[in-house]
Parts: sequence; structure tokens; C-alpha cells
Amino acid sequence: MPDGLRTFENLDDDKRERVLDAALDEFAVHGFHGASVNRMVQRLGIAKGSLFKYFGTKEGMFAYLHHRCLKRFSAPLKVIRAEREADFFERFARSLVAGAEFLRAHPRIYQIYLKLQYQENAPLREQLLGELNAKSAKFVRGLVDDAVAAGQFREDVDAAFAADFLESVLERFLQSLALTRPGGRDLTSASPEAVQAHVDHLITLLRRGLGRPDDGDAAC
Amino acid sequence: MPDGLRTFENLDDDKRERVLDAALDEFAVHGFHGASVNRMVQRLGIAKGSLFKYFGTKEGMFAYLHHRCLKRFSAPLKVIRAEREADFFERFARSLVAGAEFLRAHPRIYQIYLKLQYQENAPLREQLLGELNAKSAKFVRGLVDDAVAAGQFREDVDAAFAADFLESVLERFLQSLALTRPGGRDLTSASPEAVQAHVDHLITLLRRGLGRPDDGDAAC
DNA sequence: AGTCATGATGACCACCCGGTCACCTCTACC
DNA sequence: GGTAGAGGTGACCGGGTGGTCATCATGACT
Repeated sequence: MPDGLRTFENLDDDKRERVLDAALDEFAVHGFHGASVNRMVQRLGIAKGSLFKYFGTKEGMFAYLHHRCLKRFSAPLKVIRAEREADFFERFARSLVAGAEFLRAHPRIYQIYLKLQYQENAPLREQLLGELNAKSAKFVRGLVDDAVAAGQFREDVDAAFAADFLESVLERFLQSLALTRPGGRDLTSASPEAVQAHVDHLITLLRRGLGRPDDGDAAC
Repeated sequence: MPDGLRTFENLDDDKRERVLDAALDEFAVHGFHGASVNRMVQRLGIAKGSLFKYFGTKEGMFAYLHHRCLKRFSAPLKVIRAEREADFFERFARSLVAGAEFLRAHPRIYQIYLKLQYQENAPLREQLLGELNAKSAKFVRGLVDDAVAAGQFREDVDAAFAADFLESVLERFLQSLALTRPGGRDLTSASPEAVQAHVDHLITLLRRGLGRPDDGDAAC
């Protein structure tokens, strides 16, 4: 561990958290390139030199923040992964809801990755997103494999394609909760009931598209 | 029309196109805030004053470019809208393919809107994206309404939800063609056959999820 | 009292930004 | 040759950027 980081982690908890919170805010609102170290220190009321002592570089600060945020992602996923006896579509619905809850609890974390994904040329884009996407992909793929093993999908469903598609549905669902689409529909100001209804719609559609024809399908 | 714009449109075609091309490039790569007028003029070999004579402002330049790009979106959509006799899923598949072709022909245009959607705080975000999304939503909604009228959807499908979902599928499909997802799957370097296979997969899934149970579904 | 390590500080640096404007060049018409 | 107007120019401006570093404050141990 570099010298500066040691200094940072020796700080009393209160200051350390204040610094990380300010950084989170700045990066979430402006993205990596748009974030201003000057603004951070002004809001914090500390000297600029301190921040550079801690992290060496704006990039270093970003990387540190990332690794901290990444940990928070894992926890809610673990719960769902553990419920192996449940039906796939139930589990996926719960994943959507868990995502929505995470997003309400930590809106700024998700904003950072959205900006990273879609805009930046940021120096660490490939690495940081890679770490994140790997986690997400592994989680969804796990659900899919369980579903296939339990015979909950039609036989002709390709597992890789299904996992990919489901991940895109999940991600899009989160996006519609997290950001406005001018002139289009989004769920940023939807009531919890409306969100739940949206999830139900999605699940119905997925169940028909991926599930076995005889399960929960009134037709025929 | 402001004076400066008149000047710009009086330029000989070659220079005018060169300028717009440089602007397109710069905005596509760096987004609105990241784009540098200095870089543009350097690449063009003209004076900075000239650009500001034409457009008044960086923002003005961006707006002008946008309205020019918007027109190109409409053409391919019109063709598909016209084929009212075709099956919905055929038409939607053709929309995906048309989108893919547009994207290959004008990759930078799409990049600009991606950045606008996901990052910027750009001054014109709401307006410009609103114009674009309105076009896209109207197109998809048209297809859906035709499908409903022709009885190609199950009775219990909600048209608004379906249109929203289909738009998200289309958009996600284009994104997977247009940008890399570190550590995840994307189609940026996929062969045309692989892309076509992806489309077929998607359509199969949608047909099952939205279509009538008796159409093209081997089950029962 | 002296020493040493730890951490905080903010003036300062070189660089880049969007935008301005007084001045220049060129062509056309009288 | 004179003049009017259109188009082109680039040094310059105020301000913001990430990053540096000599200097200082504090408290513990000898």
C-alpha cells in the first residue's frame, strides 16, 4: 500500500467518510473527466494538497472509490443466489426488485458506472467496468444455469444468449429507474406499485419467451 | 436565420462538409463538454474565429449538427413503416437490421446521442433527445398499433408496455453493436451472420412473449 | 528543550478552455 | 482607382484544470 493511502486510512472515520462521500458525489454528477478536484476540496473545506497526498492522482482517487463501491454490489446478489430451490422467474423478479432497492439506497454509485460505460475515455474504464460486468454476468449466468438444470426453460433455449438477454433486461430496467429519457418513458418518478407492475409485466413476457409452454401459460 | 449561419451555408460545399465532419468527429469521440473547438480548428486548418462566426457558440454548433443528423434517421424508418401488410415480427426484425445498417453507415451519429443520453448535463440535452426519442417512440408505437389492429398480439398485451419494451430491445441491440462492454458480450466485432443469428434469437423470444400462442409456436 | 514523524496547507505552475475583436484579404461593381 | 461587403484570421482574455512543494502545526518520546 502506497504511503499516501496509509495516511488516508489512518484518518479518523468521520473525515475519511466525508472525503469519500464528496468524491462519490462529484464523480456521480460530472463523470471522471468532468469532476473537479477544486470543487471537492472547496466543499470539504480542506486543502487540495491533502487529497493529492492521499490518492496521488485524480485517477487514483477514482480507482479507490471504485473498489469500495464494488463490494456493496455483491451483498444483495448473494441472498438471491442462495435461494436455489426457487423458480427461476421468481428469482429473476427478486433480482429486479433488489436492483431497484440498491439503486434507491445508493443512487450515486450506479450513476458513476453509467457514465463510465457510456461516455468515458476514462483511463480505467476497461478495467473497472470489466470487474463490475464480470460480477453481474456471473450472477445472471448462475441463475440461468440453475434454471436449465432444473428444466425450467424450453429445451431449445441457448443458455449464453438467454443470460445475455436477461442481463440486458435487468440493466435496462435499472436505467429506466435511474435516469430520465426526455420525451420517452422512464420510471424515475413512478410509484412503487407502478414499478412492481412493470416488473410483473416483464416477468410475464420472459416466462412466455423462455419458460416451458405448459408452465403458467393459460393458452391452448 | 442568423447572419453567421448564412455565411456558413454560403460556403462552398467542400469546406462546409469538411467543417461538419470535423465537428461530428469531435463530438462523437468526446461528447459535448469534452469536445474542443481548438482541436477542431487545428485539424481543419482554419481559424477559430471562423467557427464562432458561423455558429456563434459551441452550443450553436452542436445544435446545428443535431438537426442535420436527425434527418438521416427518418429515411430508413419510413420504408418499414410503409410495409403495412407484413407481419409485425417481420417488420421488427427488419427494423433491427435497418438500425444495424444505419449504425454501420453513420457510427458517429449514434455515438453522439449515446453520450448525450448517458452523460451530459449538456445544455440542449432535454430538447435534442426529446426530438430524437419522439421519432423513435412514434415509429415503434406505430408498428405495435398495427400489430394490435391485425390481431398479431395476444389479447392481454398492453400496447404501451409492449412499445416501451420493444424500444428498449431495439436500443439495446444497437448499443451492443456500437460500444464495447468490457468483460461482457457485445457485437462490435461479430460477423454479419452472428448478428443475424442474434436478431433471429431475439425475434423468436419476442414472438413467444408477445405473439398469439398458435402462431409459429410448435408447442401444445 | 529538542527532535522527529505525521499530516495540513494554499500559493503557485503550465496548460487548456470557450469566446472576442481589431485587422486583413479578396472580389465585384462603379 | 476607389469603395463596399463578405469572409478569414490569430493574438489575446479571463477563468478553470490537475498537480506540486516549501512551509507550518501538533503531539509523542527522549
